[in-house]
Amino acid sequence: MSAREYLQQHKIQYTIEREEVVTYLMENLTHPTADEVYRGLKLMDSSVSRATVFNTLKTLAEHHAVSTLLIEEGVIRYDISTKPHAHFRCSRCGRIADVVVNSNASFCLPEGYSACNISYVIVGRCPECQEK
Amino acid sequence: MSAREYLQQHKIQYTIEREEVVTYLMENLTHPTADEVYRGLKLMDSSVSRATVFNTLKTLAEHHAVSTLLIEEGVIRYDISTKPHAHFRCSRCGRIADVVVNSNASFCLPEGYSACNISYVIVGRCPECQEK
DNA sequence: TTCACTGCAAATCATTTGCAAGGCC
DNA sequence: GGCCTTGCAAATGATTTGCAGTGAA
Repeated sequence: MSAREYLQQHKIQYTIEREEVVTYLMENLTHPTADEVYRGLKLMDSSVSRATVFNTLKTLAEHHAVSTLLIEEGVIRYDISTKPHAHFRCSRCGRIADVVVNSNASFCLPEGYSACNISYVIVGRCPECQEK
Repeated sequence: MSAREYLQQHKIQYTIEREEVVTYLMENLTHPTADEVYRGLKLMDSSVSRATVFNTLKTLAEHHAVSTLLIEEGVIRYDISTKPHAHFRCSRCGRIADVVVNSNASFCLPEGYSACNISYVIVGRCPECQEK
């Protein structure tokens, strides 16, 4: 699906900047921060401003067109992947990887609560950072 | 266990300020932010400074005496509870509740990865915020 | 044309840090 | 006494916002 169609599908008004941001996310499934998206676009000769990237990502998140990952202190990472999956963060190098969830854990939600989203964050060591 | 013993057990040097912070966390299992801890202590006539509360919580986390919850954008919440449990956040009022995990989900960790911590965050609606 | 969106710079907010003074071992 | 911790205030870094100009419908 094109970025343009993606915006349409999520009922978000089209602008060149939004298309650029969505395209970047689609081509870089690396859970980037807003600043990483900004710097990535700059390298590709985009003229978007940093504020617009931040605002655009916030808009996309509000429309559930991207999900926000709270996986690292101090920054918000964004993910345009639609399939539910868990995230792995290496405690040494900070690398973030996708992880397939085999089965859902069952939770004892107290009476009256309802869930709409469950996220899993696994912290550990990636292959390069294993203790010898 | 007293706050003093708790510090000792985690090999953290004792100071009055650290004792106050730990005591606060033990008596307020509400996943407070650093600022909430600071304001709570102020109400109890403590003389700790804001920076010390931030630094103390960071120290406690580094010694694994408290866990940091990345459950809300922009702030770090702290939890002194030792039992593994999931966290629920109401998407409307922001309330955070503990949730019992019945069974662990199984994950397909790619070859070579190792996990040391898994956290679950459930976002949804609490009883007071259910749609009618 | 109209109204939402962008760009810039300034503002904000949580958190961290430098440094001098104080307290624990 | 030596060293670690505190307190204050200033610094930092991510994110947001005000406002005027621009572009999409």
